[in-house]
Amino acid sequence: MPSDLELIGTCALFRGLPPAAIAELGAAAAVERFEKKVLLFHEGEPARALWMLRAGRLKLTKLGGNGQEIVVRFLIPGDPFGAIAILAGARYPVSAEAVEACEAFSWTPADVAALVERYPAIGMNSARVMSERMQELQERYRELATERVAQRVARAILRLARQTGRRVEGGVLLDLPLSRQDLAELTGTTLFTISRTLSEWEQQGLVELGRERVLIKSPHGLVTIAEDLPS
Amino acid sequence: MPSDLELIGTCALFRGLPPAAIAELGAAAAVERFEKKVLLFHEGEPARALWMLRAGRLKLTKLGGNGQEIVVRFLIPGDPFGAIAILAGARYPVSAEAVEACEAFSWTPADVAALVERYPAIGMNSARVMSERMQELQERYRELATERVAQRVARAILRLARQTGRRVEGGVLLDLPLSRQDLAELTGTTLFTISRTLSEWEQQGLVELGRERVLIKSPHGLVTIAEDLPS
DNA sequence: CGTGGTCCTTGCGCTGGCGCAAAGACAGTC
DNA sequence: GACTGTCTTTGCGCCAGCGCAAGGACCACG
Repeated sequence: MPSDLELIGTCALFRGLPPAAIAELGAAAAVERFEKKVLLFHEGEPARALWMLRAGRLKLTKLGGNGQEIVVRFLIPGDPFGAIAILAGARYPVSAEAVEACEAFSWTPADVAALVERYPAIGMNSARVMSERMQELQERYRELATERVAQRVARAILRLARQTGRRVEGGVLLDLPLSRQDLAELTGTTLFTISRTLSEWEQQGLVELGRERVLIKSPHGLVTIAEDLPS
Repeated sequence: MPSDLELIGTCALFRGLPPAAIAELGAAAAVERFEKKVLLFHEGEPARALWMLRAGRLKLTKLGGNGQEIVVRFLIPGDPFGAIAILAGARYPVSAEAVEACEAFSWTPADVAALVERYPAIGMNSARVMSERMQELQERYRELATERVAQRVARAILRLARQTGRRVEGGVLLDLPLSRQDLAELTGTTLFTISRTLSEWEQQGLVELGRERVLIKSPHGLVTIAEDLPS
């Protein structure tokens, strides 16, 4: 369990800053706790803060006109969020919802502005973090446009494994409460199709399923599907 | 026709920098010319340069395993490109192709590093540009995941109108050579479906079509489709 | 002004995956 | 330990949009 200053000093957004900056960031940060299913903020709301996840898991979601929701991504401790609103718009372009009990740091826009002024390396760090997320989203956009559902689902699960996977006996467990609905909203399909796809994979011994739970028994098998290789 | 320094000094990436910085950027920039259909660089290639479009139109594309291509976005003069490769990876995540004769500035990674060092505001500008593009891509991702083809195509055309639209008698012309195939790759559908959809809209008098040419006669009609409103 | 290349249209058949309905499996609570 | 709400599974019917084939239109170039 890293200390708060350690987490702040090593996360992608604030890495490489002088100790004085880290200390200032720690001093300016507010810490809040959120229970499962609570919305930290929602899409369209004016940006109150720049956030960083301290503990737990949350998801960023986006709403469509018809009421359909999509999951933009899941976050793990150390991930910044709400940054786009602070940088580019005055409003959050996504909602943030705790998928389990969470704790998050927050900084007011004024504090952020002052810190960026004093430590301009934060600007470059932000650009780098954005670039990485952009690269991932471009890739997912391509997948959504050109690949079949099974392929996209396999990729999504492998990506989650890289992000939150935990080795346990029998395989790699996705270490977050992940409903079929969530997975559908992450991959641009429906609850039903996800259920059918996963059930089939369970038959074949690739995964083991539970309520809001996926354990990967054969990462290699999923790669085969993700890359559309002959089995 | 703005001068080179004017274009560099007012583009989103370098806006607000001191005149000395603009002058340095101008001095360090190489200018190259590319004919229609020429690739400036392609996906996966190590990043040779940070680019900015000086004149013409180009598109950023991404290739799928099966050979299918998608269009990430079209660029107009003043738009930076290749930035993600410089910031986050060593390689370009997309290809850049001239859709008509183009001219582009380029800066070597070493020059970019030196300039960022000297003028740290560039870092924040990059972050802001990234944020804006990220916001757009998140929105398009949601559309692709939740909306029907016609709706997405209408949105894409309206977005292009905002970006490159030129008032002419009879409506707003999309001022770039835009094939049905391009539009398909931009919206995640096929050439055929695009052709059918546009033909129908032409029947209804919403647009006027030509070879690689779309003229919007009724923006309002397209909005109705994009937002799925009752007509 | 004819020829070849590229881009566009339209008809037809097919299917992946959606949508709904109904029922089953858990987990937490009192 | 029964109850209640949430999450998941599975069967069935259907259709938006894909894939292909064939033909037409337009442009550039010799």
